[in-house]
Amino acid sequence: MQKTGMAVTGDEIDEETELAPSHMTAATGDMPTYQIRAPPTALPQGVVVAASPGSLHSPQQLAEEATRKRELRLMKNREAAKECRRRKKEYVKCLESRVAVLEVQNKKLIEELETLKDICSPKTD
DNA sequence: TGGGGCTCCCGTCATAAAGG
DNA sequence: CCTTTATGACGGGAGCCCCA
Repeated sequence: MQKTGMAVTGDEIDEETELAPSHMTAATGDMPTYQIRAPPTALPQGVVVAASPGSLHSPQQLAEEATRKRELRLMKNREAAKECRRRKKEYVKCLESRVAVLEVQNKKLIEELETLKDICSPKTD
């Protein structure tokens, strides 16, 4: 298992392409969401689709069906959690690089301001 | 070198929100 | 109203680093 420190890259960011958690509602203003409704996906490998519930009778069969449903739900949620974390990581990375870009931009503006101040300030002699 | 702290990743549960 | 999906919260395992 690899562990790498978060490196802020100087990658360029597409303005307004960031995604924000849909949970964080209006408070964040125009932050777009990073939640993307997944299209109906095919069942991951290993999932056995049982016969229709209509054909079940005995308590044992019902219990098996319940167990199967639970396992299916857990598996789907497991995948959903992975995907969710992946998106969130990407989102955070995106924010971090944006911060880096804005910091550089800010520094440049401050320098420019200082230059202009120098130029415009009345000569005190 | 053993142990504690830190960080990362994972699985599960609870729940809000969306959709039918 | 019920089901499904996304996500926050929580707890646990594992790797890495540092220190006594």
